[in-house]
Amino acid sequence: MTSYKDVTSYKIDDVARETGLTKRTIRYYEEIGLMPAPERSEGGTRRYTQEHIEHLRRVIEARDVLGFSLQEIQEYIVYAQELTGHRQLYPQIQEPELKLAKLREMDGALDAQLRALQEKIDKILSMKQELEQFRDRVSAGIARLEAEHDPQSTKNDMEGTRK
Amino acid sequence: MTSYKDVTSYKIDDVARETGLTKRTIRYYEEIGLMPAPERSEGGTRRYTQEHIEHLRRVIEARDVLGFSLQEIQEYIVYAQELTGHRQLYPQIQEPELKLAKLREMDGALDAQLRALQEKIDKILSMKQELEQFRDRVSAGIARLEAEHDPQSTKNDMEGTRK
DNA sequence: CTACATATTAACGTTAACGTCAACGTTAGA
DNA sequence: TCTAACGTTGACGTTAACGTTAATATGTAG
Repeated sequence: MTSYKDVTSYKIDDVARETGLTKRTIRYYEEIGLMPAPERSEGGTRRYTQEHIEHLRRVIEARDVLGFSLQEIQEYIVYAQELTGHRQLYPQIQEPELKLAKLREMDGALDAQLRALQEKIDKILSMKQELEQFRDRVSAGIARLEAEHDPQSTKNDMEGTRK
Repeated sequence: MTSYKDVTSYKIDDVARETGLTKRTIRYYEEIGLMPAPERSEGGTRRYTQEHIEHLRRVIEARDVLGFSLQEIQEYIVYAQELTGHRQLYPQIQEPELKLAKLREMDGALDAQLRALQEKIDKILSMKQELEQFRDRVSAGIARLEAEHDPQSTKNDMEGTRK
């Protein structure tokens, strides 16, 4: 399909700039298995690909947006690797039986993850509604104070309060 | 024992059971100002109210669902206290000018919080959609393998999966 | 080839968010 | 009143998630 392998490689400083992570953090994420280890140059310098960057972006999102611990992301990492292209949908499993079992396992795990995500969304929505109601009360308080203090200046839809 | 007043109080162990936090964590949250300090008995034992429990529940939600650090929750805590009833909407400020300024400040902060929440919701939704697409690919793989392995199965929803 | 910026590993340091233990005081039921 | 269960305050321990420093090797502009 693609004519040749994508040769564009990034040094760790480039990846740091692209992702906003520090070099230390990038190496750390590799160390604990949060990212596939990149190829090395002859001398041992890490050579990252675009896929590594995309992968890291997913990890960062899971960390920041979902608030997952790095341990929790480990369980999610399989899908992140699939999504980024670091793994094949079909691993090197030859027996269809095993392949099928593996896929079913993934399917179940994905369903669980999706339900958890939906639950999270629902909770955030309810928190948001609470905050909105509170903001409305604050707004009402502002409006009342404004009317009290400066009765004639506002675009009038307020009936005159006493005194 | 039972007083005529409806002022039910909880010991720290009760609060721990109600919230799922440990006693250590409850004291710690009070220590760093994440929760209003409760009244004490003559001997010094903490006496919590229902409001403390509700307050803690909000803190837990912010911690778990939003993934906030306890420091970040500190900034959100003002609203949590309002919502739980630990504070008055109008503090003891007498000057209407100051009161108004304070309310406007809260209004602005609330708007910012709400926008941040919406942004978070959007990001989670997009992550969810990605995962859903991936799950669909896995499901398709399962269906194909099942058909290969079990060709006479009565399931027939094979549409144009093949191109 | 030289110089110098950047890379590597190894090791120890740091902060948040609690856990755990000790020594001691309080509460409540028999 | 006694006592076992529960509470209190230090104070030190622990783990995750990196930061920092040092000693050394590698990459590259001139």
